[in-house]
Amino acid sequence: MTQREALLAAAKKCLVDKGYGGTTARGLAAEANANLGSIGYHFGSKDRLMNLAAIELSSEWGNALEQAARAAGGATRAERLRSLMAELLAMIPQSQDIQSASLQALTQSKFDEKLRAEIEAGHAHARAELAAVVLGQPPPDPDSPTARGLGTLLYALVMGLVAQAVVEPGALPDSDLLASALDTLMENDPPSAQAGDRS
Amino acid sequence: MTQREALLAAAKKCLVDKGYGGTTARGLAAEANANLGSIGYHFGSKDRLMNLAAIELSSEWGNALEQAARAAGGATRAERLRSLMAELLAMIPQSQDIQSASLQALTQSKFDEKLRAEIEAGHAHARAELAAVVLGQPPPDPDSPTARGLGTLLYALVMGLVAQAVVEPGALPDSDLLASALDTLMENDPPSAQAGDRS
DNA sequence: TAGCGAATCGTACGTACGATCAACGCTACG
DNA sequence: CGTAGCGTTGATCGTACGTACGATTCGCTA
Repeated sequence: MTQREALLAAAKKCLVDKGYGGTTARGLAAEANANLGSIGYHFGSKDRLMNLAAIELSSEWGNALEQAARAAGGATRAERLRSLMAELLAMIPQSQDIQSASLQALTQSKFDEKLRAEIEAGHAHARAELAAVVLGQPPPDPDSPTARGLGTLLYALVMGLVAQAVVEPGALPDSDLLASALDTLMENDPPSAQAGDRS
Repeated sequence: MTQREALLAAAKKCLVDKGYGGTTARGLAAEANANLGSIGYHFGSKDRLMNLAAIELSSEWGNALEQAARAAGGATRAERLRSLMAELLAMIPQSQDIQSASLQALTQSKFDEKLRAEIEAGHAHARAELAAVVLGQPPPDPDSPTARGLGTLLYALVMGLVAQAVVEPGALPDSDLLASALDTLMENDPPSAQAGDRS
């Protein structure tokens, strides 16, 4: 492995283990068994290396999400939505590291335009993909009302579940409970009492 | 204003403007017109000050969310859900600062247990409140299936919309578009084509 | 008004940081 | 065999950091 690769891998590991602020150039070099000066040679600066690592981790998270989304299926929209949620709930606990790193990237994007642009592109892609899965159609244009409405709604669900899972990894509901909550939202109007209560 | 108050206010401002990592003890003292040594005297350390500021900003965001949620109303669940979404979409652009700060707090919570516990408590409260609003009932126990199912679902929606708004402040759909997306999800089964398309 | 504790102040210390640079292999190619 | 170029090395630069400390001032009480 070249020092460049090792440094990038170390940056990803440190981003997960120590966070953006807790990572130092010397810590990266040590983790990568690389020379301190190599950071400047290969990446220009420590910040640029960290931002690149954040972008790549966000991209990995996007791929994991896309894979989960494409595994979902069903004959009706409601079934596909439920299947999507089940796939998500199965996937989220397995990729907590890249999720927390992606959230760090999201917050850092406020202070780095390149990072922001990359993440924005990833979001747009995710919105279109998620809308496509639920509608059972090919992905719409990212600027279409479908992507901006339904896509934003679905992606909000995904990111919101991830955000809660990062704080409380064990607190996500199981697939059945989430499905019954979806039913509760979709049912018409029983003026009180929730449908999905169990045990 | 005492130096303690000034420092805490400065920490909130710096958290928003420069981020967790970009804030220095000297920058805080300068922003607060306070003495550098006062940080240690009043808060123990710069990190403890920053964590306290993050907790308070998260709490402010929780209050803003609660206020918006309680402003929602309607005769049926579907109406209350739609009203809630409309209130959220109106509130989100007005409190972007505390939202981005809260997201920073969320990511930092992985590295500070006290911060994590505070945020977890805030999430639990929000889940119960949101479920209560949509069901038109008093808030359920935070551990109830209602809060863990419907509450998690609704809070995921909220956090997901916020996450997208932080990256692209102008990209949130308007209330009508989001409502039609909700309709799309709730309708039964037209095997293709989306209901809510417009212009 | 003397005394006391809390708050504020200025400063200095030691450390760790990110960046830089000349020197040095190593490899590939002429 | 030479040499040109890329990657690597270790050392060093200047700086900015967070914290600690003693001196000083403020506000209150007796």
